[in-house]
Parts: sequence; C-alpha cells; structure tokens
Amino acid sequence: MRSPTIRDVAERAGVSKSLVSLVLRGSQQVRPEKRRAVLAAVEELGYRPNAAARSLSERRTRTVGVLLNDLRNPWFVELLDGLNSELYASGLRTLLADGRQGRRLGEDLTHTFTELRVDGLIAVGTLPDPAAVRTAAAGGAPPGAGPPPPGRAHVGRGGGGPQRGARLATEHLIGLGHRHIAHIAGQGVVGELRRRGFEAVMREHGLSGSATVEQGDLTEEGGYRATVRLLGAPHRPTAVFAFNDMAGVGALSAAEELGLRVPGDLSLVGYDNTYLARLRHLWLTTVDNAGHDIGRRAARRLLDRIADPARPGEVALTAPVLEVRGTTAPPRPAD
Amino acid sequence: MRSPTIRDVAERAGVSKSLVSLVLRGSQQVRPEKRRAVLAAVEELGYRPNAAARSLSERRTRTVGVLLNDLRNPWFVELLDGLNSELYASGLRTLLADGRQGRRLGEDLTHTFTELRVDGLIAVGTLPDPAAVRTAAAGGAPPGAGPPPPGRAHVGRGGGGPQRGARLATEHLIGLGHRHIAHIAGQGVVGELRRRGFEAVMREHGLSGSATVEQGDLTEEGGYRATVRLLGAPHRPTAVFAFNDMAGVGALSAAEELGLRVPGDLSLVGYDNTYLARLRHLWLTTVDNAGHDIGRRAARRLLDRIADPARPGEVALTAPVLEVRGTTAPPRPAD
DNA sequence: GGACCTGTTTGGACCGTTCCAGAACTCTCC
DNA sequence: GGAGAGTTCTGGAACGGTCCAAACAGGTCC
Repeated sequence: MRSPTIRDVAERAGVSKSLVSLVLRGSQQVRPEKRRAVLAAVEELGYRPNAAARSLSERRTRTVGVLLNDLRNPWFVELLDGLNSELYASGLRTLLADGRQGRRLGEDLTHTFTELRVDGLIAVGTLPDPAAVRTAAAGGAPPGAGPPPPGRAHVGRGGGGPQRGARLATEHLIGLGHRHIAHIAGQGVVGELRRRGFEAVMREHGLSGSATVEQGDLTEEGGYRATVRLLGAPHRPTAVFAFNDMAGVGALSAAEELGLRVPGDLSLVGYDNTYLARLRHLWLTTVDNAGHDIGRRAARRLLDRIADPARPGEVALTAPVLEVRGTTAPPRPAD
Repeated sequence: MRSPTIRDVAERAGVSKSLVSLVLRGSQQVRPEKRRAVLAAVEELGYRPNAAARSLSERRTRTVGVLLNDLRNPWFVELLDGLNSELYASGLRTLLADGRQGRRLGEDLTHTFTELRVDGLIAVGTLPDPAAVRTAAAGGAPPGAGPPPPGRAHVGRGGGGPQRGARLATEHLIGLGHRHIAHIAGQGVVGELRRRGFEAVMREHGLSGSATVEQGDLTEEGGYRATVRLLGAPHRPTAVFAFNDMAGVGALSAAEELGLRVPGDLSLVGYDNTYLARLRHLWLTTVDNAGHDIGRRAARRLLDRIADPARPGEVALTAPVLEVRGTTAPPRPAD
C-alpha cells in the first residue's frame, strides 16, 4: 500500500496538485474555503510530504550534517544540544555522524554527507581527516574543481579560545602557590593550543623548568596512565592540569590509588565543565567553555553563511571561565 | 555551479545515462571497457550520486531512524554503537533523534521520520509518546488507515530483561546480609519492571516490610535527592539499589555528604555498567545488560523484519550480568 | 541468407515534489 | 459591457536518479 501523495490529496479535495502544494507551504493567496478542503483531505488521508521528493525539487535538504568526534564525550553532547536548538528554530534538521565510529567502520562519513547534499556541514572537534571535510565542504568535488557551493562551512571546535582557558587554569594553580605543575596533553590542534597556553604561562612565571607535559588522550584511561607516569617520576608535580574532564577523572583515580589526597597532596584541574566535573562525588575544578553556547554560535554562523555564502568564515571566541570546585588547593607547606 | 549529474557523466563517457546507472550499481553485464570509461568520467567530474533522487526512484531510503531518549545517558550511546555497527554492515545509515531534546523543542520527531520515509524505526528507552511512535511505525497514517508498510518495526528497549537484572542486584545485596534495602525507581515501563523485580525478590525473602521505594528520575540529581530523603528517614536502609548508574552516582554523593562511608555504612548498586560505573574513582557495583550487544540484536531484528515484514516482532532477551565492584559489602555487624 | 540466440546498450516512463508561465475567475470603473 | 487589474488556480516542465521493454550487435546453426 503506497502512502498517499499530493495528487491523492488534490483529487480528494477536488483541486489541482499545485493548489495543494501552495496550501502546504502556507501561501496567502488561496481562498480560505479551498484551504480548508485541502487540509481536511490531508487529515483524512494521513498525508505526509515526502522529504526526498521535496528536496529533489527544491534543490536543498534543510539538513545540516554534524560530524562529531566522540559521542561519549559529554562536552560534545552539550555542544550538539546548543547546535540543535538554534538550527531547529530555523527549520533545519540535524544529521549526526560519529566520526570515531565511522572510522572504526571504515566509512567515509563525508561521502555520506555529500550524497545527501546537506545544506551545511559542521565539524566539531579535531577530526581524523580534515582534508576530507574540506573536500566535502567544497561540494564533494575534488579540490579545485570549482568554488564551494553556497552554505557549506567548516566550523572548527573553535570559539573556545583554548589558549585562554589553559591560561586561566594554569594561573589559578600558580596563584595557589604551586610551582611544579604538569599538563596532560590532548591530541590534535586543540590539544596543541592548550598545551601552548600552559607552557606560555609557566614561562611567564619563570617556571619553565618545572613544567612537565605528559601525552594522554581524551579518555579516562589515558588520563589515568599519564598520571601514573607523572607521579612515579622522581620529582613529582603538586598539581595537574588535564586536557579535559575525562582525563581529569582518570588522574583523580590514579592519585587516589597511589595514596595521594586530592586536593591535599595533589591539585587537579579539568576542562569543559561537563556533568562529570559537576558530579558531587568528583567535584572537579575545571574550565567552563560553555558547550551549549558554542553550539549555538556555530549554528548561527552556519546559518549566516547559508544565507550569504560570500560572508567570510569568521571565528567568534567565547571567553572561557574557570569553575573552581573541590580539587584544587594550595600545595603542602612542606613541599 | 550545479554538481554533476549522471547525465553529465554519461555525456563525458560517451554512453547513455542508463549505462552509467548500471555501472554505478555494479552490474555484471557491462563491457569492462565501457565500465572503465564511466568510472574515469565519474572520477574526473567528482560525481556523487544524489541520495534524494535515488531514494525517490528506488522508493526506499536505506535509512533507519533511531529515537533516543537522552544522549547524555552513556548506556544509550553504547547501544547506539551496537546498532550502528550492525546496520552499517547492511548498508543502512542511521538517523538520530534525541527525543528528550525534541520534546523540549516542541518537535514531533516521529513526523520528521515519516516525512523522510525511513525504512525502519528503532525506539530505544521509554519514550514520551509511545502512541506517536506506533503511528509513525504504521507509515505515518492514522491508526487503522492500512497495514503497516514493510520494514517498520518498533523495538522497545527490550532485551534487557529488566526484571532479571533487578533480581540479580537485589539478591546480591540480600546475599551480603542486608535486610533493609531501598530502591530508587525510574520512570516508564522499564522503571516499573525493575521496581517490580526488586519488590518480588524482597517478598520472596520475607523482607517486604523493610523494602523502601523512593521515586527518582534518571539523572544524578534525582538519585541524590532520593537518597537524601532515604537517609534522612528514621529507619535508614543499609543498601540502595538505584535505577541506573547516574542515579547511583547521585546516591554516592548524598551518602558521602551525610558522612556515610560506602560501602562501609551503605552499599550501593547501579544499573547499566556505563563507563561512569567503571571510573576507578567511583567503581560502582552495577548490573551489566550489554548495551552494545542489545543494540546489535535490535538491529538484526529490524533487518529481519525489513527483509520479511510478515515476521512476528519477537522479543529477544539478553541475560544481564552483575558486575561487582567497590560499592557493596556486608552491612555493619552493629546494624 | 535468415532465424534464433546471448550479451550489451538505450530511450522513455516514473518516483513525488516545487516552480513558473499563463489561464480563469472576480472586481472596479468608465 | 468591456478593459484593466487583481486575485486564484492550473498544467506541464523540471529535479536526478532507477527500471523496464525494446533495440542493437554479434555469433551460431540450419
């Protein structure tokens, strides 16, 4: 049994399919009486427009693709939330793809997006293959094959002002009196920026010599391992600034396992102010870079570019804020 | 600049559009020489098929909609993972909608799905409006307007065997010697089942009198509040079985705040074995109901029904397993 | 040489919309 | 009563694919 089409509705209402189309798109110039007839027919038949047919004809899909790095990271979910609220308000739907997962499956998600002809593309976080994203943003054509079609935009995780946040965290620790501070670094561009922010502040305070950087990844496990290495070293730090909350929680566990009290023996700062950090039982001092807000801004920027493709891809920065909770304190005087 | 169509490719390769279509769909009866010509043209033009046009003509979208309750719940994400891996292997793409969010936005997500003509629908968790889902599953037509079109299937969170898991948890606590046990209940059908499982076991052990049920929700906050109420009551329980890990963590925080040691003064069991429970710093005893696995099964069942719509909507149960960690112990002898 | 295969290739209809040019009404005004 | 100006309404051409029946090209066989 086929589902009803616009023609079925037209027939039932005794009008032409064009009129039905007009009614459905809310045109003002149709007589109320006919409008009612059409709407009644729609109701009776349980008609629902076919999105594929519509976007084929309209040459746009009212859909934007969101390429996410890892749905397990609460910060991304929060950003997604902000993104959605703004996009939905403009009648766009959101198509989600988990890059991490796509990679595992060997799928090229950007291909999927170009086949779907999404009206826009939002890439959040550091992605495995930025070049592929740019290609997709250029309309799926190989680089140089033409100007990017309207409305595609590549939005980096940007806006967080990663360096700024890293500075805040580091200055907080130094302000508490810590001298020997370690940083658990993340991967990708953002990881790089945050690390540089950390190092810059340490240098400015003449503490380069006692700044340690340990490579982690973005997971709890990575943070745990990195911290075990840090605390096992001869001259152990009194404070750790982790790339994100997940890593921060890993660090917390490592410290606890080694018999160190937090924040008594070791201060700890995370990043992102995810609900993890807010769990009363963890109560992690962290940097809040307002995921929801960033999502909203990114969406707005994309909308602007869809409206006016010529618009430059500006980068709006939000100011991160330090959220001081229970995992930071002055170092032991004995230290 | 329009993106190239199949006709552009045909022209460039010097063949008809039908031949291009054949090549792209991997037909065997095309001379290798022509195939090469077509593929070369595809490459040169950077051609990508248009999903909308394809699904309009094929009358299917190779897309299944997933209606999720809350992306912030790690268990759902895990399930999604399993779902995706199985669906992708069958060439289906997944369209995600966060029901919680949709509700907030006033959007009826099932409408979106019917407009998109998804080939299947997976509803996970307890949803705000089950009736709407069923309507969508019936092809968007109002109930009774016709037989459901092929391939729509409503898959409940099912498969978890919620009662079974609740039994495991409760029996574990009783086995440790606890008598006065409380349950923090969740909403919806699953919450109901889990609560009943808990109550049944308590009754079987003649402990109905000392079984307390406190309503929570599925969040940390809800678990926290419920626990504060429980522990503030005159005859406080020595063990708490929470509806899920999030609530469990809330309970943990509440206990700590009231000066109770876990598991010394209070034992605690969660549900779902999410990464939260696995965080070394929380190390929550919990019931594992294998989200990834359930996702895979649900996907497989949906695939079966797409292949053979007549197939009955069987419910496959997976056996939950208790994961004993650090939050459960025998009660204080003094108790 | 024609009938009859088999393996390739093709034109045209169709999927369900939107869009557009123009037809068909309805008023107003002289 | 007809010209002119709005309003409403309509048919047909897109949109970019798939599908199918029929055309075509070579062989093979009598």
